Amino acid sequence: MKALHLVNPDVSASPQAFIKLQPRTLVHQVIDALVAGASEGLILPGDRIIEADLAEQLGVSRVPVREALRVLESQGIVVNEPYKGIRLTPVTHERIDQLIEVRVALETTAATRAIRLKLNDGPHLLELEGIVHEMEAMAARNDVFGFAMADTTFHRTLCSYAGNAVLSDMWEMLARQMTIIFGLSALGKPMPAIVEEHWELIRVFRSGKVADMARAISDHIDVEIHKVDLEKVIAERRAETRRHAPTP
Amino acid sequence: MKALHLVNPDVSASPQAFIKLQPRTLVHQVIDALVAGASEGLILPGDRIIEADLAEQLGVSRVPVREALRVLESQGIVVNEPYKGIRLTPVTHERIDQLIEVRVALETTAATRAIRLKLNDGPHLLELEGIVHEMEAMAARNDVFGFAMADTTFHRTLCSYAGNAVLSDMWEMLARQMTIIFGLSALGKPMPAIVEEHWELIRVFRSGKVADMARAISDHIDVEIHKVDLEKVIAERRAETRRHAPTP
DNA sequence: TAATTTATAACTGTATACAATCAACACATG
DNA sequence: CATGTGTTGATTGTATACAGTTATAAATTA
Repeated sequence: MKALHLVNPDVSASPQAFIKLQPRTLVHQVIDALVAGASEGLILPGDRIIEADLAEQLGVSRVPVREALRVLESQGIVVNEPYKGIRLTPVTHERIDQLIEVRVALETTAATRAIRLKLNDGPHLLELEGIVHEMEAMAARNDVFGFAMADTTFHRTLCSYAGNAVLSDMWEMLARQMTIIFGLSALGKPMPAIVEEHWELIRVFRSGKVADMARAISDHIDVEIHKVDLEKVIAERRAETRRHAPTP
Repeated sequence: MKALHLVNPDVSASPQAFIKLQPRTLVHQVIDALVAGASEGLILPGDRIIEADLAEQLGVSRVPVREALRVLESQGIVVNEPYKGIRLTPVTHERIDQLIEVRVALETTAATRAIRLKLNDGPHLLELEGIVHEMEAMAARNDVFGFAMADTTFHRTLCSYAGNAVLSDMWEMLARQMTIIFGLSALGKPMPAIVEEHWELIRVFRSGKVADMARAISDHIDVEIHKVDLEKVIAERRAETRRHAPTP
């Protein structure tokens, strides 16, 4: 059975690693481990997270764990009641709607900015198309995990064209939360349809019509996620990995 | 000379305080103290923040200080290089532009949602008008601090009408950063002009024309802040309170 | 049995102590 | 004089220990 674990960046992998990968502290590793674990369904929304247990599982002391949890709290990934405990933020339809609304706003802003910067040109379109091809490949081999990853990459890439670090950071926050909620697999739509929507996004992006772009993004994200039955998804994922105490 | 300090909520103030104000942990108090200190110019962008010193100033141990700094780091308020130190995020014109772009996007989204929810009606307009009257009162007595506070309240209130907690949280993050950058005083425009722009915002909001709203907000925030000379502002504020070591 | 009290365990919040890393300076060396 | 090198001090990262709070459950009483 898989379990939470740290992932130290394997420096030896690149023998001449002059790339100065910033020394990641334990805190960041804990954050990644938690997000990864949540994405895999090892922890589910509403589940309690106990500092000491987590620290032991990861083989670190409570201090970096606490700091990681504080960061995640400030990002809305976990909720904390003093002296009562920390748990993965419970999911409601209301919250999902809110996440989507903000995410659409950010992506629309990013795309609009990119168009204004004339970045809807050859190289960038090529990059986006490459990602969609990746999605198609994943769909062909029925790799839902890889498919979801590529999907996320597409939107992240589009956002990056705005060249706005603040926007990208916030987008990451939202994307993480949605990843945790839906895992990296369960989407409410067949993969071919999602692929087609991305081709449509690229077409609109190339056309440079800002208004159309706004609507296309909104439709896409809404449709992609909106019709999922929350309780069912979570129940299923809990069934898959019944290892954590249910919410009281 | 003023200095950083914690602000324990004065419970005795309301004799029958049944309002169960959540027990704020030291971490949150430290966060508030830091943001407040930065707003007052006690700490300026680029200044180094030393955990131990801060802990001593506030009379707490390093642990809550560290957790507070981690949270602020994840929000972009401070930057951290492992083993090298933490400093208040240095300000660049680029970053300010980015903050503004996202803030405009969020406020526009909020206003649009509010209009869709038919919340541009009597009671809400009255509330907004009340805030602008507050701004006028502050302008009359030349209270720049109070004026800036009321200004912030206006925009926060407008955002709250969307009923989107995710959006509001993110807006707070941005607002805090801008507050820290500009302090609670220095704006690049005379107060009467700012007041007038808010009346205009209310008029457009009442009209319910979404497209106009987007442009009005964009113009307003841009104009309000864009023409400030950054280096000058910071230099002035540093001169006022020359107590912290300059950036190396 | 139901309700209430009390004790106990589990967990979080905070403080202190130690280890790891970096920056700056003195000093030697060519 | 410039440059490299060890040494020291300061500061951050991590671990351990203790204090405070809450919840669970046993025990007592009606």
